[in-house]
Amino acid sequence: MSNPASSSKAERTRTFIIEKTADVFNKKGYAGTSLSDLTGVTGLTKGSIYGNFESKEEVALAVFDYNYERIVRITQEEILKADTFHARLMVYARVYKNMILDPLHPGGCPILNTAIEADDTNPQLREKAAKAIDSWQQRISWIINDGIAAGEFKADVPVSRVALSIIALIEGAVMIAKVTGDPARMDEIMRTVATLIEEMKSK
Amino acid sequence: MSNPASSSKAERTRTFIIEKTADVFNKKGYAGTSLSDLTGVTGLTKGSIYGNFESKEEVALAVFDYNYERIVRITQEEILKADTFHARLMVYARVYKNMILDPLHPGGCPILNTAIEADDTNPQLREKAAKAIDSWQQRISWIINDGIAAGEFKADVPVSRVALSIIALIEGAVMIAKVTGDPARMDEIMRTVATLIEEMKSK
DNA sequence: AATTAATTATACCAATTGGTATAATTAAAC
DNA sequence: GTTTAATTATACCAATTGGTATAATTAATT
Repeated sequence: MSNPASSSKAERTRTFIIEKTADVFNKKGYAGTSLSDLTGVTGLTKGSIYGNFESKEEVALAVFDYNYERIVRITQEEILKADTFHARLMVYARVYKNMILDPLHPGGCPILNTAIEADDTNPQLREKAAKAIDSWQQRISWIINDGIAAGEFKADVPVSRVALSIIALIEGAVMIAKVTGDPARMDEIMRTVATLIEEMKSK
Repeated sequence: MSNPASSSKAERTRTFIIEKTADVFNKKGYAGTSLSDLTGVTGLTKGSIYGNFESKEEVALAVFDYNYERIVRITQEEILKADTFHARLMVYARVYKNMILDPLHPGGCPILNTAIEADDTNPQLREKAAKAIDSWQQRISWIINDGIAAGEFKADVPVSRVALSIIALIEGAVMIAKVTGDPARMDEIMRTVATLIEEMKSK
């Protein structure tokens, strides 16, 4: 995060716009978010927004990066506190569960929202979401492989399958919990995540 | 399906509009689909569309029903052909995998698309998607319970958890496969579905 | 404090949006 | 085939859309 004292006014405004519009883009999606929405939540005018971004799409791309980096930061902080590889994997379950409960950051998972909206309609956003999935899969695989190397998990674990399944379970759970308004269903599905992890253990 | 010979012209046009617009709504979502899109894919004018539907929203609601009923019909047909409860559950994996590969019906899973878009923005569409999830969970639970009653599955299976986890895995897999453009990842995750089912068996 | 540069606001643009009223065409009834 | 009813097309509407050019204001430099 740049030091406010060393950044130009435009940089500060650009960051302000990204932070202020993050929630509305996450709730309404790209197509459903208008320039009026952006001017509304920032209190700035269109001239100011276009002085900092070339297009609405450029705002959305920057907002995706911001939302995604927020998730990565939180999960990394929690992972550093975990003392077993099992606990590290369960960080994802916890972080995503908290995400759907957090009134300060509404709209659910930005990766999921972006993937679903952009896969058929916006190549640049889709690319960002796909990279986020790839990166997530990679991070989970590393944790599992480190757990194998440390003897916590068995050597014959199908690493990619487990990593992908954890992501699918989490994102699927987010979708179900949000649309039904029933967070307990996410808890139930996270028990399956815990079971998947438990079954990797070498004991 | 009504007999064409017995339906009014308006009924036939209404059905025509629903069928012709199903794909564009599924790809672009509600907010991203305009009346111009609807007139474009039907070849009809706005006057004709508004003669059959009160609003764009009413078209979208009818289209959701149509897309959803299509999925239900296909899965029910396949389930009737299956000879074990295991095979019945794997029908869902197969039907959804085929859905993302089918060039004739693009855009992915309508339940997932609708759930993600509508959960924060459109209460009526959200309600339909939530009911579809509830219904799907119910159907899977019935299959599992019938499998328990028939002795194929163990009696202590956590039915709701398995049902929810299968749905989450499938929808998560659809999302991942579509955004990354890599259907093989869905195959990988469906192996976890198969394992979940295998682990229920009483042997 | 004065000057210059940067940034934001305002007014404007063409196009599109979802929707409506009426005209034109087609379907249905006789 | 004629008449009536139903359906679809056309022209229109106010509002909004994403974006641009210029004016006004603020920030940065001297």
